[in-house]
Amino acid sequence: MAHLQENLAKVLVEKDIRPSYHRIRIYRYLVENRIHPTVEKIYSDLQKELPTLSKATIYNTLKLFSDKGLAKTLTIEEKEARYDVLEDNHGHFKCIKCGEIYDFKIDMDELGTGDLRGFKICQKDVYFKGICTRCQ
Amino acid sequence: MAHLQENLAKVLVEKDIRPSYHRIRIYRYLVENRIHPTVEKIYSDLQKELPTLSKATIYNTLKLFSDKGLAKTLTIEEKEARYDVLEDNHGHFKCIKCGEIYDFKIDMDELGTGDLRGFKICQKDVYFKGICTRCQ
DNA sequence: GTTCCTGCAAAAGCTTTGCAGAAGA
DNA sequence: TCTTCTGCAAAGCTTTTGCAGGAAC
Repeated sequence: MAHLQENLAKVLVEKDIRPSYHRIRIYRYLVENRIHPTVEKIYSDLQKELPTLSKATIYNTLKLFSDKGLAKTLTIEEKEARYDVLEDNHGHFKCIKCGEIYDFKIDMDELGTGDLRGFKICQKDVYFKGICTRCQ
Repeated sequence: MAHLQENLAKVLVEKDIRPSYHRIRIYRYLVENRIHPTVEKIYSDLQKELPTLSKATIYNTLKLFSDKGLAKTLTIEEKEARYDVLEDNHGHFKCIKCGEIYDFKIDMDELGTGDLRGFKICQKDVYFKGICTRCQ
């Protein structure tokens, strides 16, 4: 376990983020829970082990991760932001019945850039909405 | 002009939306201003001609349009919702410098649905972020 | 000692809702 | 008359910010 934390700390340092304990734990939570959690979810789950953790810290930390390119803010959900650790390109599918968000493989490079000549593209997101197999 | 309003009213009726004057005007605004406006923008622009218009009405109307499939809520922007009249598939590119949102052509059907077998897909969105030609 | 991190509380901003009056059928 | 629409104000939520104490370097 100590090992794990050290490895996570290394990743943070590589991204120019000082590896405080809370930051490591929040990052670890994202890595171990690939569920595109909301701030609320992260807060309620982590608070069991870190009773003093505050939401403001989570917001600040996620913003930091996002700025440093360690995590990504999903905007598929209109109300609350959701977070994702950065990884191989994949799309997000949101079930409009159960609200669950699924990852799916997609080759972003395959996406034609159409008439965007001269535009510098830094980030590509693909969001699908519909009904998942379980809800049909 | 009266003609235009009548045609717009017809579209509303087709979508099962009672064509009140304010609704027609808001719809007309969306059709004539393909700029993915925020509620704030719609409000400040329309208020010049409709001094009594309230933001609550705009919110309610856009929600109604969205439910009835007449308009779409874009979630590329984290802070405020933006709106778009429904149209041929196109992607949205947001410039991270100037904040402008551009449409670009993209063939959504070309998008592989990867490992989403059994999922019913109702809506596809493609969001790119980067720097537009003007800002480079 | 200086900088950075954290928690708390307050503030800010977007969106929704309740209600009463007005408009429309 | 009855239903629907609208404006106002208040409430609800998510997110940000100011500040002070504490930790890390």
